[in-house]
Amino acid sequence: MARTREFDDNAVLDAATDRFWRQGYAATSVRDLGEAMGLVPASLYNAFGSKHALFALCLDRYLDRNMRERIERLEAKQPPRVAIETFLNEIVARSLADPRGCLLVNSALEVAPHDAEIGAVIAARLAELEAFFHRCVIAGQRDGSITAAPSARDLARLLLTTVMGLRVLSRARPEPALLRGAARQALTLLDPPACTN
Amino acid sequence: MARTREFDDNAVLDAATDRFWRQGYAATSVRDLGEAMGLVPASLYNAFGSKHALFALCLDRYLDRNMRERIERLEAKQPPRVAIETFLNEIVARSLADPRGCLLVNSALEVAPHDAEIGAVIAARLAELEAFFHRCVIAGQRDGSITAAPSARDLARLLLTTVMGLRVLSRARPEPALLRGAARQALTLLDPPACTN
DNA sequence: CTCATTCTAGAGCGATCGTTTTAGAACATC
DNA sequence: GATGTTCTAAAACGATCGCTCTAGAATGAG
Repeated sequence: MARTREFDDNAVLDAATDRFWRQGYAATSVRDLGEAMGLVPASLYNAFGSKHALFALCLDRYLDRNMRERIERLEAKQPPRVAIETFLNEIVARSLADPRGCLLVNSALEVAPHDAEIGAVIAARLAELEAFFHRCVIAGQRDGSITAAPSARDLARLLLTTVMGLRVLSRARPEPALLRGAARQALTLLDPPACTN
Repeated sequence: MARTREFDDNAVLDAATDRFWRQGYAATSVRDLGEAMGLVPASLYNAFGSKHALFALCLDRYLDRNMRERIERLEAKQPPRVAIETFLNEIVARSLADPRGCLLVNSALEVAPHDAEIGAVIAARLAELEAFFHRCVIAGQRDGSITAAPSARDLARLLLTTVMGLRVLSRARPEPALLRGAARQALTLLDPPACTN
């Protein structure tokens, strides 16, 4: 019926995501995106509608491939306490290795407060992450690997907070001792009480 | 020797800080700043040199009047454990009441990664906050109000991380139960062990 | 092949960016 | 009160912003 598209959607969306990730939403221009994607602005608009729509698409793809993938992988194959430990350790390792930080956290501060649509997506994904921690804590309390004393809800809330905090700290102070120390201390929260006195 | 300035430095810097705080560095234009400050762009440049220099000035002022003031006030008049509790509770209350969030955290993600000069300022201030927590933990361990079991360094690192995390979460999910729950759980970290079994 | 449709390329839209220039008003010094 | 410096006001600098338009090339359906 017409001419076929010359580019691969997956490849160009990866390129666009990298730009938003690296530079933020506002600081990434359409020409910048087009150059990285190998597209002229007109093709970009023809294919994705607007800069805003393209960003929403990139953010969704990013979250599916990073956060959601990690949750499903860990929850399927690890006991609950280990799943939490591995999650935090992976966040620390990622934060130290990748100077772009986390697109979700970056966007929570830059975009969410001024964009209700993106803000709702981000809030929902953060709630998903909190729910993952909550399920792990409940299961860990049941199998005895996690202390039963504190509220599972609050424990999950603090774990979520810790992940956010690690992501922020790593942008200004990407120091292994700092991030690893904080994560280590967060994990001791989970320890069942051992009567030492 | 010459004509005297018509505006009050404190007032215009307050206005500029509010704009940067509310909208971020990149999203705040010089015309925007000038309008808020009651200055024409030429006066702004004459007085402060550049948008970047103005931002650096605003950030410094902000940190002195918020973070540093809070640390000094709490450390002078509160026992160490109470100082930490009050600090976290004030952060939660502020986060819930002020939709602008924290200029330090906002800038740590938006500006620090792409601006070595501002990045160094932010890293130094975060280290100051960590040091405050560390001093409180040491003193609290000495007076018995804080558990002696974990490393004081790691405890301080996690408290710093928690503050950062609360500030991020509040921008996308300004829910009292979420922030208060996370802060409450962070504070239980400090409890000396009570043998319950 | 013809034709309608959708693609790409690149110039160009008005608006706004950070910054500077130009012109003139206000003040401290001599 | 003249002088010289520093202020304010407003226009304007080139560059870039998100986005669209105009051409023309490429394709599938009939």
